[in-house]
Amino acid sequence: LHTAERNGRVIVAVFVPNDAHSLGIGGPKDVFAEAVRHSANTITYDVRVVSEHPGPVTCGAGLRILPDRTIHDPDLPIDTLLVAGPRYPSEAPPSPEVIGWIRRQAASCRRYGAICTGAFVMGPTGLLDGKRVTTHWAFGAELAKRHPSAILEPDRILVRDGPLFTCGGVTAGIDLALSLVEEDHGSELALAVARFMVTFLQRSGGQSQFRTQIATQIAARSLLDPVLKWMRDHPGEDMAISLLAERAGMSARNFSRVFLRDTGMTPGNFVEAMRIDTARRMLEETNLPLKVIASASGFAGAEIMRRVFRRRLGVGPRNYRLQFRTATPDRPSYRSS
DNA sequence: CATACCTTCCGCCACT
DNA sequence: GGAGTGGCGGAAGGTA
Repeated sequence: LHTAERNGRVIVAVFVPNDAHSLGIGGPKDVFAEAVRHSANTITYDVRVVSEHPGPVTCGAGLRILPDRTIHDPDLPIDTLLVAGPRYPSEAPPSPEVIGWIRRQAASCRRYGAICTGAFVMGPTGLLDGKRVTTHWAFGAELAKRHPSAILEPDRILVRDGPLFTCGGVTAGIDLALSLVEEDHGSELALAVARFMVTFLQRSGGQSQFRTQIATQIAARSLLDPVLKWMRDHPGEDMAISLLAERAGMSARNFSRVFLRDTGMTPGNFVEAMRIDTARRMLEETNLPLKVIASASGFAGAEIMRRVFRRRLGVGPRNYRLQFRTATPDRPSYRSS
């Protein structure tokens, strides 16, 4: 019976905690719906929204959602389980019923994932232990503290480890859903959906872009302000700690310490994030060759840039450009595979 | 691909 | 004694 049902449709269950980010629910649901539409209904995704208690769930921003079912209804043959994120990770763990339900579904479904702060709902189930994970940048430290055995990869937009998906940022739920579509039906369909969603949502980039901006604002009244300004204006320059420290009139040791205190990021981390932001913008907005972009962004070469991109964003510069470019390509057609 | 650097991060301690 | 600063060295991770 279950296999028949499984063959007929692919069931995606989205668990919604209280105070959820509505975009973390609506985003993925839209992606699956668009995927079905773009395939001219040759594929199926049956998305069910599941909550703990019957009745509407009020999201963090006040939007109310009426779930399709609760965890107390008879189990469905779930193919993919997603756990949406609360606006802020709550102090209290989810109820034993929720933990048990997630564990049971994860044991029998093909793959499962947490959207953004959904990692905090999934954490107490033990499903993150020993796995590579990511979450919203502001809560990475908290997640690491609560679940020390999970291997946190901050700054990544999307991390997959076996059947487990996690992502950082609320809109990253869209990236997560796109990657699931890609896995099931290929990159062509996923790209078609992405292009449609991107233009519609005006989405741009991932986490680190916001991190350097926020870090810079936090540090606005710091001794470092002139140095940060100089760094912003000279992305291609050498930014060794010794040179930056000299520019700030401090010793290297003290510079590193003050930098971490005032921006919340280590100098190396900040420089790398800033270089990625610079390169990313150029990839989106220009058709310059990768070598030129790497040099203008401060990378030692195109190969170094590629490695950093893969490590921090999970995708190389070339593919990043294909997916997010806003500039018109030089040639009217390029290889689509 | 393995090896020998080099840089960064950070705890520790001394100095003002 | 507390706060800020600077030097040292080891561990980790990246580069040539």
